Amino acid sequence: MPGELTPKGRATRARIVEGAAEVLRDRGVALTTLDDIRLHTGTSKSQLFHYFPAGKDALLLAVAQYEADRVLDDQMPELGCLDSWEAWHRWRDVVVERYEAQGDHCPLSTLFLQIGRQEPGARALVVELLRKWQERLAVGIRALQGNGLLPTSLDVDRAAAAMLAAVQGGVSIMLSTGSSAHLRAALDWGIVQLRAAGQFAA
Amino acid sequence: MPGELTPKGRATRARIVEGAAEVLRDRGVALTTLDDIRLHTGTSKSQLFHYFPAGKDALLLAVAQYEADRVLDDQMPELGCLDSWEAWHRWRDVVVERYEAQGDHCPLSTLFLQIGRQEPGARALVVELLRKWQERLAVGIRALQGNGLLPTSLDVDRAAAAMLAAVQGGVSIMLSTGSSAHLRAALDWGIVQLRAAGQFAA
DNA sequence: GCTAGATTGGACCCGAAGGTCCACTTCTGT
DNA sequence: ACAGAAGTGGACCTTCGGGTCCAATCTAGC
Repeated sequence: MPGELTPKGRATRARIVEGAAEVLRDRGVALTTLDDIRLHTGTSKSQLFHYFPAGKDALLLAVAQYEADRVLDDQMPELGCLDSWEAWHRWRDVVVERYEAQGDHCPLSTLFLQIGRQEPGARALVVELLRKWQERLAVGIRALQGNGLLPTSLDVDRAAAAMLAAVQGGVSIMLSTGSSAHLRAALDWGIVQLRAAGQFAA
Repeated sequence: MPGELTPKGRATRARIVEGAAEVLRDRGVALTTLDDIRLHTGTSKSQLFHYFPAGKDALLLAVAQYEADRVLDDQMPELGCLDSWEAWHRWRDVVVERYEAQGDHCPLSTLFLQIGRQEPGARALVVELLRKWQERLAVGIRALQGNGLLPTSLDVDRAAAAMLAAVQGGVSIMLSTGSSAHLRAALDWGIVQLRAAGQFAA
């Protein structure tokens, strides 16, 4: 239960979430049972329900939160300072690398399609993640404007939204086809076009 | 069984696939059982297995094929003739409208995340759909080039890939958040940038 | 060390859902 | 008309997996 956790309890709970995340990553939500998680985390059924009395969906939601937190962290040094074209290209490389390493398993997309509709918190979680992500991109674009690399007339939020959609689309296609070509193309195109917009208007 | 179907048998099979598609669209893959499909199509268990001896996954795959065929058909008059900027904007409107009407249920994405990994044919199916889609976009871009609206120096395949990723990303975000804002932004941005590229190079 | 509460182990329950079977009906060809 | 195959209905089986329960053990404060 929440609030009354001893250090030991907290450690066990964390072990469950992290272990469950691992299992879910390589087996997929649809094929993962509580027994798999139990085995992989070295716990028992009662512990799973002790820490997640609401059941499996609540556990999946906790894992989703855990994974969502990692998404931005994984891009973090680069995503945090997009104030030059070189920085944008570095960021692109990090994103491509991260998703290529992850292969065709996006823990979040599968998690959400499983619990998204039922658990009310799930949608809020992903909305928040996307909002933060887009905000970071917008900050980066404004930084470019500040450095005189882009005209101030540019619609920043629209551009950031488009860039976010490009990333998501690239990832989505990668999950379906196994190839990162579209992710690369979308990011390159997005950045190149942003640059062109700068040169065109300047 | 394949090959030896009477007209009646073919009709029943079609009824099953179409009915199953309807159920899957509004209930989601995860929550749809064979019994739901049986009820909604007015059939019996034995018929389901008579026409899909391999079981549920095979049926889902058939539904996926059925849905995949509809995706391009639904955009069809517009997607087929993208030879002017007006045509591109009309196409954008159709895409946005189609997905807004569909709401937050993408039959394909859920289907693939369910059966994608197990059924070998599923991935090939979506790859083929994406390939056709991108090819249509490339044809449209080449038509613009042919009409002198875009420079021939433009990398058509890359641009088409980026545009496809934009659509997919917009749809993907729409499924997660329920808002079509990103889909609109991504499409508008893509087209506007394409136009700008034309003006810039011209 | 003793008691209360947190933690853990694992046996058990039960409903749901995919899949099987067989009897019955309807169609097709000769 | 009749034989055989295609098509249909629905009862039944089996497995699997989420969830429950209770007894045993550990930890912390007094």
